[in-house]
Amino acid sequence: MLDIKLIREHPEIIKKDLEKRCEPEKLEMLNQLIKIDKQWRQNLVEANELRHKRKLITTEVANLKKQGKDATKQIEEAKNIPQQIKRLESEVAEFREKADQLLMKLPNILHESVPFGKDEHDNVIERLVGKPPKFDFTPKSHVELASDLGMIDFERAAKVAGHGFYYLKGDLARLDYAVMTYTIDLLRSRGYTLVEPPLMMHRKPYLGVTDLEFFGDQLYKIENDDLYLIATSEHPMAASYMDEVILQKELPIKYVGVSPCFRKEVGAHGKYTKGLFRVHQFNKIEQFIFCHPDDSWKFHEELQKNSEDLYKGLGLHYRVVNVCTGDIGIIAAKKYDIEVWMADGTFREAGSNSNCTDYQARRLNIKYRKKAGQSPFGFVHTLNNTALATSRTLIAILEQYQQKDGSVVIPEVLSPLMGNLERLE
RNA sequence: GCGGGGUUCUCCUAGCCUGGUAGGGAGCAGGCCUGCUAAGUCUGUGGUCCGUAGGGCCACGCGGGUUCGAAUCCCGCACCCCGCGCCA
Repeated sequence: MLDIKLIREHPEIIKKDLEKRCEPEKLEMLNQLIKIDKQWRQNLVEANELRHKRKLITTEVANLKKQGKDATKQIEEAKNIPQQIKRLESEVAEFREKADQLLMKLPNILHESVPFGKDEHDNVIERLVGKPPKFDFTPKSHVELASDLGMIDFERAAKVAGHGFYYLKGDLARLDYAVMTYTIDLLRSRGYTLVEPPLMMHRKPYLGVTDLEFFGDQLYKIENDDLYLIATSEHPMAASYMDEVILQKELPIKYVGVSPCFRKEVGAHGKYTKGLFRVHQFNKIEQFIFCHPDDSWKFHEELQKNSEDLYKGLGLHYRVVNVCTGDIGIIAAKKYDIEVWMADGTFREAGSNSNCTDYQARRLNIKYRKKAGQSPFGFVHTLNNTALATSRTLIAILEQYQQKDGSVVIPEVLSPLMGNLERLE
């Protein structure tokens, strides 16, 4: 959420930023918001004047009664005020609701280093790390490899839960755990606290962490309860400090969250949906930081380094892209994606590193104070970065480490975590 | 799931039965005092709106209702504690 005061006082800053996003309807929303906000304030002043009037009369009534005098005249006079207030208040609430809706849809202000572009084709490649493996045979996809090894079963999962689910079996399931352990160990050694969060959340905190589009397209709702299955552990971690004021000396708070993630993936038609790439449920290790506003750009690079060190440790070929203005979404001020190389020669997204600056914190109302006992000083900054999404990492491992005979070599760093197993075969 | 208790401003707490300006303490910030520190003392402390000064409104878990007036009475919901039940 943007600072409404900034919008009032310097709408030109927001306008200039919105123009970069290639979404003219957002500019229209801004203009509408400015108009509605003004109406809201006018109505609010009127409503407050009425409430003030009521207060004066009721105080008079109270005083008269205290003195044992008759207050019938004053009570009669006050009798028609409540309905006037009610009418005005409902107007105020209406304007406020409309303004909030628009405010929640307006995106974060972009960092200057975000490249201009229309969609994901305009993302800028920052660097390419490692080399693609050389095969003297026709490489298989991870679906073929894992199916042939008897370690994955999409058919039975479809029977039981529908498309987009899978059974991981045997050593491939062990590999999933090894990837998680490897990731958690590395991040713990760098000062991140391991968190197992709730896997369901109420609607209100959910609206704070992400944008409304998520509700239709991604989130599973629990019937008859105000609960949604989480799409990533970022969400419960971010929401954990909702409506709180954090003491500055406790910052930064660094978490490594581990959880299954649930996504409906509505509207994924035409996207790459093969095998494990786009599924309704997968395990993911997520990095999350609450920090002082001055430190977020430093930590954005730290998070990036952590992720890249993880991929380098696994010996995987990947590239980093700086996500462009048209593809970045509304929450982040800047975003790096890591894309891993797959056996069909394509790089596909495996993780995403966002500095949300104060945008998410403002939505969630997470502030900090300089010293105990002092008033809140400002909003914290939040950052989140995939450490490793196991399903997509498994794809990369299977496809990049495959052998001519259909077996798969286990990356050196994972082998000790699987009883020194060297191959899936 | 059932029954009881609870949620008050940054923190702790009074007020609720019996409706009438939300009181006290701590912390923090500032002023006074002081050679300095401490003590003492005074003022301030959240959100929001109008604005030059200054003032208004809101905030007692959340949302409704009753009333001239609600922290207080009524209804619904969330969360916490205690007990009972069910359960891996």
